[in-house]
Amino acid sequence: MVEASKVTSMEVAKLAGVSQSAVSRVFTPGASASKKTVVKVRKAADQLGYRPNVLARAMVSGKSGIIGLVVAYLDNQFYPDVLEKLSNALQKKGYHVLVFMASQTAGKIDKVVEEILDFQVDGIIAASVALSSELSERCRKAGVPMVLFNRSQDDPLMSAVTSANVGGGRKVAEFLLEGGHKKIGYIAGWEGASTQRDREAGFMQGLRATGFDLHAREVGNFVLEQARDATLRMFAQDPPDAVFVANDHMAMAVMDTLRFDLNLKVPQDVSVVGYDDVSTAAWRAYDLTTVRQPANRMVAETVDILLSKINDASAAPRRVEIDAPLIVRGSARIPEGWKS
Amino acid sequence: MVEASKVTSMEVAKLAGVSQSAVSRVFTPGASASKKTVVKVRKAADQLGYRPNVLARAMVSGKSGIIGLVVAYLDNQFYPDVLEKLSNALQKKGYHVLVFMASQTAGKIDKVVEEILDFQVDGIIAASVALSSELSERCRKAGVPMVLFNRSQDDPLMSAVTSANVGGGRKVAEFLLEGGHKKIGYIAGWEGASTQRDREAGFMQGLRATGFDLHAREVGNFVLEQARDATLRMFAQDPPDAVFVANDHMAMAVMDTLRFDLNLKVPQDVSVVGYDDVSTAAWRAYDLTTVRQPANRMVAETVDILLSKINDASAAPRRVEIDAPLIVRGSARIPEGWKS
DNA sequence: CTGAAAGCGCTAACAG
DNA sequence: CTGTTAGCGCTTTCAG
Repeated sequence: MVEASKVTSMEVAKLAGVSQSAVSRVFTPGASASKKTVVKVRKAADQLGYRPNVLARAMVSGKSGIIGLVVAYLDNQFYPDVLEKLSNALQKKGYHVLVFMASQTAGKIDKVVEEILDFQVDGIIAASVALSSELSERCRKAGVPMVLFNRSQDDPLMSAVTSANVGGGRKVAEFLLEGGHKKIGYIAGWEGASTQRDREAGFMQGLRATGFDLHAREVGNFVLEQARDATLRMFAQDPPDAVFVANDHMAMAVMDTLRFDLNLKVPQDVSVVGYDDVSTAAWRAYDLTTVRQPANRMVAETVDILLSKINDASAAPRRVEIDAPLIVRGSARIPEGWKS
Repeated sequence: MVEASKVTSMEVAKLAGVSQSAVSRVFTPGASASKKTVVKVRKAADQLGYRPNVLARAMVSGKSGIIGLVVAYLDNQFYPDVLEKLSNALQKKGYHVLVFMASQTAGKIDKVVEEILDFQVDGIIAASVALSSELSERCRKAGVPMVLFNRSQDDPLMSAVTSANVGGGRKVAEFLLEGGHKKIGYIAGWEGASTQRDREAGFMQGLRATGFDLHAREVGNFVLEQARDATLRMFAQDPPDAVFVANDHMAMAVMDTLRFDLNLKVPQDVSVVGYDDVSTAAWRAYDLTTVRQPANRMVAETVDILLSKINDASAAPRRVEIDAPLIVRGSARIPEGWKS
């Protein structure tokens, strides 16, 4: 195999004694070429180490095979996990992921999406970020489908995949109430996030359905240090006997604070419940009771929606909610006779 | 602003009453255009919502602005952290990261790199994977610079950035010996990884320098479950009084196993030391003594090497080792009068 | 400084 | 089935 830097289809054509378009056909999935040509071309291509230039193909075909992924932070284990699964699923379908880190700042995100569009991506996945309506309008105009991951927006034209956050929140309330807890606290995530709002809404519904109300509430913004401060504030006086934390990432910081700053035992003194079921939640140092966001199914749905929209621009937007089961572990008192 | 799907420079040119090349010049960094044209073009472009097509630019200029990143797994927190930092640093320089997940399987990685090359990337960063020498040769021929991240190879032509793994391993040995430990075990990572080999080599050097030898050795392959099994095997009889684990990811599983399966106290019964200093290592449930791989500096070096090679193909390959400090926390007995 | 013209490497009609 | 012919949208000589 004699390699050369950047071999073109033209060179392969010459060596194979065929036209350049014949070479193209051999390398284009749905094209027709006689067995003879295929053999000749393949041989010449191997000899020269030829591989089609994806960018050139993208120019003319209008399909780049690139999916833009906007993601805000990777410190919450849920996201790397999702990124890995997304990338694998997309790779399997012949797509690749171009990553764009975006700070939560609204303006920045719009800039980032513009940049993504510059790459003629075939689609966009926005994980854990919200977009301005002009922006989504712009994508629609540009003919680039987009789906929101783990975030939903009012815009009915925008596809979105989430877990059933409201239902999940409600389950936590029921579980805690059933466990006989009387003073229940909530540590909120960033209030701009739909996940935060929905989880809290469901939780409150569940509480109130039984005539209860929140004993205490603090905001942790999905940030570790802030979760710690929130916990300290919440337990400064009249401490709750249970805390629901808006996500696992914070919940683990809350547990550390409870145990090491406040010398409290979990779950004997306080029950703690999180949300996400990230891999670390199952680690025995935490053994966190939580609501599982089924990352596999969420990813599968996301990819499915995106690809159908790519393959058929007229496909209707879909908003999918994946059922989110409560995973009972040891960080919260388990109600007697709790249904498995 | 009247938007249309995919506005071309030609359309902007018409609206502005200039030639298409004039438009191109206005949007090309190092090009010359009179103030007048710039104003006219900018106005027309804004009006139409025009943005240059990065792919078309890439075709003719040969620079895609894309950096291919190969990464094997994202469950070890070290990598998401690095990915985020890399992406941010590169974004700041006008580049974007195209992610390729690769299984550790050697053959697969070669395939993946071929795919990357298809995108005419400006450079490749291979994190935590090893490449065949033909492959690196191929990249060189293709004129695509590559740098290895957190992995080194014998090939002197290959740039690589690592932490000082040998030195780090030695520090751990000295620390443990100084702490009076007599039976010291080692839980190895995947033996194909240079990090694993170097850390162990340094560790053994340190041990032997004081006339000691390993009390026990098991392999965890950087995998959680295997680390647990390794621990169980190691402690089945004649348990060590200290264990050095090849990375934090496994070390935390080891701690869980020690505490919850074997009912051992850390550090009273066993000292545990890890490597990486991932963010979770500082969580108080683990409070893991470890060797820090300074991700920031490693990323900065990686970007620096890659960009200089992109901007000057004749730049010599560089192999950088970042000093790796021991971070003393509570998971291992601290020697009396330990410096700092 | 500016427009015209020539491609970058490839796919997609179009005749044959 | 095959070669020829147009471009995809842009940058870059090259005259002027």
